[in-house]
Amino acid sequence: MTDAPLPTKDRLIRAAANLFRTRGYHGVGLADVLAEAQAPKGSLYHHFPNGKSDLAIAAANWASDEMLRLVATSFDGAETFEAGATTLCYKLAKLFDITGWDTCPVANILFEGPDNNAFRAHAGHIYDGWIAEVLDHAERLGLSESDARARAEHLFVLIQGGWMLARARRSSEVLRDLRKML
Amino acid sequence: MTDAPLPTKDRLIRAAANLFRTRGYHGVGLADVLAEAQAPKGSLYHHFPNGKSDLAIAAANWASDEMLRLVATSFDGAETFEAGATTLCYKLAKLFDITGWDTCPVANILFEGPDNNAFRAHAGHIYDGWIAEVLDHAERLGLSESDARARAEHLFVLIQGGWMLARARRSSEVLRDLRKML
DNA sequence: ACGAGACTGGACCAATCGGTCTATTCCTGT
DNA sequence: ACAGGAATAGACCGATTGGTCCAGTCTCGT
Repeated sequence: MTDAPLPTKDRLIRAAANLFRTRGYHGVGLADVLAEAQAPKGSLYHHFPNGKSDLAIAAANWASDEMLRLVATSFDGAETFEAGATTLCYKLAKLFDITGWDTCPVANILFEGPDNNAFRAHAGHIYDGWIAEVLDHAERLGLSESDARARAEHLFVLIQGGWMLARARRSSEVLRDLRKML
Repeated sequence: MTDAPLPTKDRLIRAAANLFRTRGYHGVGLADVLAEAQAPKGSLYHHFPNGKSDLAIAAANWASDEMLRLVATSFDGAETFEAGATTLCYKLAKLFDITGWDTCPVANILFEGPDNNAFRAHAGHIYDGWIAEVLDHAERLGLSESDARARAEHLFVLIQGGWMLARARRSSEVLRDLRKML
């Protein structure tokens, strides 16, 4: 919230991530990003020579790191896979309420970018990173490798689909109920 | 495929639905739609006085009707809820392969529109329509009302999340494997 | 045969898009 | 003190955006 001390590059990334999340890649103009980040156009093209697409990748990566942190904190103190997954769902529900019914930023940024194939491949990378993180925790909690993978993918699918329904309904209830589907 | 005999309004709707699905609401210009539909701009604003947003709603509705038909044909001959759900997943996987890894059109159209609240509410309507359709079939196949609702929502969440992961991975495998998560 | 509304066709518009460019300021090592 | 790269600042550009407008054409009922 205290954006002032942040360096320009970080301000640009956060502003871009926030705007892309709510309005999508094409729905956000550079002018919007620059206004929110309080930065001039020259700075943007200094830090991101390829302009908007570079910025989008950076924003997606930043959002992905945030998500990875959320997964880690959810599973770190968990005794079982179910407990960790439930905590994660509740944390996401809270996040959903705070951010005002937005999307998974990665999806909104990377699924409609200019170079569709490269963007989509990157989205695949990021998602597999999330799944891998959950998978690690699942194995640590005693699940077999194949079982852990299945559970991790299952959780990912539930969260993505649940988030979408929650957004349409503008209510985080679905996310809290995801644990019943585990 | 044989667009020629279709009236202009329908050509516009289909072209819009196809383009929005792949590139999102803001990612598609009216020029693109008009070129694909082979219609002049005057016709668009005759049939859709409010322009792009009207067209988007119509395209989303059309896509929704197609989805409802797919659900109906999947469950019509099914003996059990699981059988119908599995058939639906397989049909969606095939559709996914045919259309080239696109999105749920409704999501891509309605989640980033100009008047965000109205668009989102409409998306909620459409999704609840899908769930209601599945719910009807579930009850017909002997499930209790509350059970049917839970199963229907569960299936919806799996499909939406699975579709997203399938898109990122550019493979319909996830969709075929959804039945294991039922 | 003719008049009216539905529909088509496309020229035209202001606004905005992403991106380029150069001038200037800031910061740091010496 | 000063050199020089990093970073900032914003004017400017051609292209494209969604939208307006009206002249022309087609298709009816009468």
